Amino acid sequence: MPELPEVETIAARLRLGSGDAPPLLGKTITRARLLWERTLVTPGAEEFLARITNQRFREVGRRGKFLIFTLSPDSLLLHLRMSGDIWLEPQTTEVAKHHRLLLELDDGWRLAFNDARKFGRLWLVADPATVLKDLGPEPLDAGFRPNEFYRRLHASRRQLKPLLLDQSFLAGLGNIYTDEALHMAGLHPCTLSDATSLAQAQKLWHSIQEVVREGIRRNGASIDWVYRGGDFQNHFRVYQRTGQPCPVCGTPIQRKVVGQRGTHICPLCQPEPGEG
DNA sequence: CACGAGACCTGTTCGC
DNA sequence: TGCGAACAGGTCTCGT
Repeated sequence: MPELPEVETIAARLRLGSGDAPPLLGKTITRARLLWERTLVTPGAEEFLARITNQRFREVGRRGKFLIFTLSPDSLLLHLRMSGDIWLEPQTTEVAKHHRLLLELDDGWRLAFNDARKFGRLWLVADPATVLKDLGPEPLDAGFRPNEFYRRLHASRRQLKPLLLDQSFLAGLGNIYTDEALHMAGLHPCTLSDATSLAQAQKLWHSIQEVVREGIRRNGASIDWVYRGGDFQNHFRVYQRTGQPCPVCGTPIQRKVVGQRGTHICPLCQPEPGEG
């Protein structure tokens, strides 16, 4: 489920509260329950449970696809991977099948991490930078500029799609937003990064900005049974639209595999590189 | 350095 | 209806 816009939406809802749930900020953890140990990267389970108890939520943030809970004095980092989600629920709620971590709070609510596929990962650390140090720039950061993007595209020779998915190149894009951005830019996912012109790189930069902003504005995308609350899935241009018409030219969207990921393109708007 | 295969997991959907 | 294959918003490690 979660790429940058989904994680941003989750962070905002936890921070501010949503529906019946109150804001998370200011609550203190009275008890932690780890239901699937492998979710935890560091420290060990015993130390984790002891150390997180009595810490207070001071901020909820995001970096790339990581959720960052600033506690006192530690930080809890969470990566939702493929099927993770996290929300507040009353402590009286029955523990759902795929809950992996419960953080009981001092006001009767609990923070519940739910993750069917068990790919999600947790870190409790003194310094978030130890986990986040290899991440590339934030797409919406004011310091992320088109010319620098062009320079870095040309610093390696890789297919655009796998490069955009590489979190050390750019933080936050996943399969949906990469396919959407490449389509908007009119670039084939197999185009070699150092073969892009300055104009193409600038167009791709703008497309990334636009797609990510639209995703956030629509509270992310809700697909399948995993994530609910977003609307962006109703506005996909190519993602999971195999056989349906391209919104630009009407040509049926094709699905292929690029870098071992399902990839959706318009064969007319995104011509194969090389022959052109 | 760049790429592909396999691993980690469970659930849903599709084809026969 | 049943059953296996394919597929899923991600990332890591290993071999070439």
